[in-house]
Amino acid sequence: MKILSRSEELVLLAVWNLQKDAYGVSIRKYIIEKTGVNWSIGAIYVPLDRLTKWKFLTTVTGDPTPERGGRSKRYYKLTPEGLKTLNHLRSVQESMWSTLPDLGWDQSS
Amino acid sequence: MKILSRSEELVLLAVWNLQKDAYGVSIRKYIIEKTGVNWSIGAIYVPLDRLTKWKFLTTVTGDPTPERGGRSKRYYKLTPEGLKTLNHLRSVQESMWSTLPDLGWDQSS
DNA sequence: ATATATTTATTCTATAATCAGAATAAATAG
DNA sequence: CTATTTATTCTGATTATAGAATAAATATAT
Repeated sequence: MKILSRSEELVLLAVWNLQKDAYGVSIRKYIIEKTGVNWSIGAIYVPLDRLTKWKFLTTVTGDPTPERGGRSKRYYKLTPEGLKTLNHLRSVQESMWSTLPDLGWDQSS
Repeated sequence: MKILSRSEELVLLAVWNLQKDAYGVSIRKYIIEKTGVNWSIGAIYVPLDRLTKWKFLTTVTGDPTPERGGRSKRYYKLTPEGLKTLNHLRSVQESMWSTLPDLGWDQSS
């Protein structure tokens, strides 16, 4: 079974967590906030396309909204396959991470 | 702070878990076993070099061993920086994974 | 003994995949 | 009708991957 790349993992988790509001811009914003790292536009849309091609995501085009710049958005939703693949990744990660000593706090600077 | 790529994450975790026996071939074997996926030689050695360049790993060359093909190996060890970066990744992952429903078992086929 | 084969290990390189950000599109506001 | 805002698509440059080539050791055959 496929081991997701980092960007694929982050995109699927963002789609899951954003629920009904998951589209390109909101997904990117969510990932930047959660990771504290700037991800380029391409780093989000390219994996979105790939995950859709693989049937880990489905997509529907929303209606335009009556606000400045409110062009229609492409919304994404996880498929059962996508959820299954995420859970598989989790089980692999858990088996590899279990022996790492927890430093107890995040020492990022 | 850097978010590790998948191959970088797997390599660092393998080095941690293999302890004194962490060198190219054993690292690759460990990752293939744990993930159930074939990783090419390049997919291991390239991130090893990069992680060493970034000072997340240190390396020493061992002595040849008296067995067929027993040429000397390059052993790797995690630095405090490497461990810190791994723990940072863990904290980011935990905050994103916490809301995912656990399917309860790994359904990989 | 020494040349050839075999095994383990790493380095190298062409191809494939990913990323960064410019370009384009589609909406409303002025 | 021009400017501004939000959103997505596109493309050159960078990075990562697959696996061939090379290196360094011991084993084996003549």
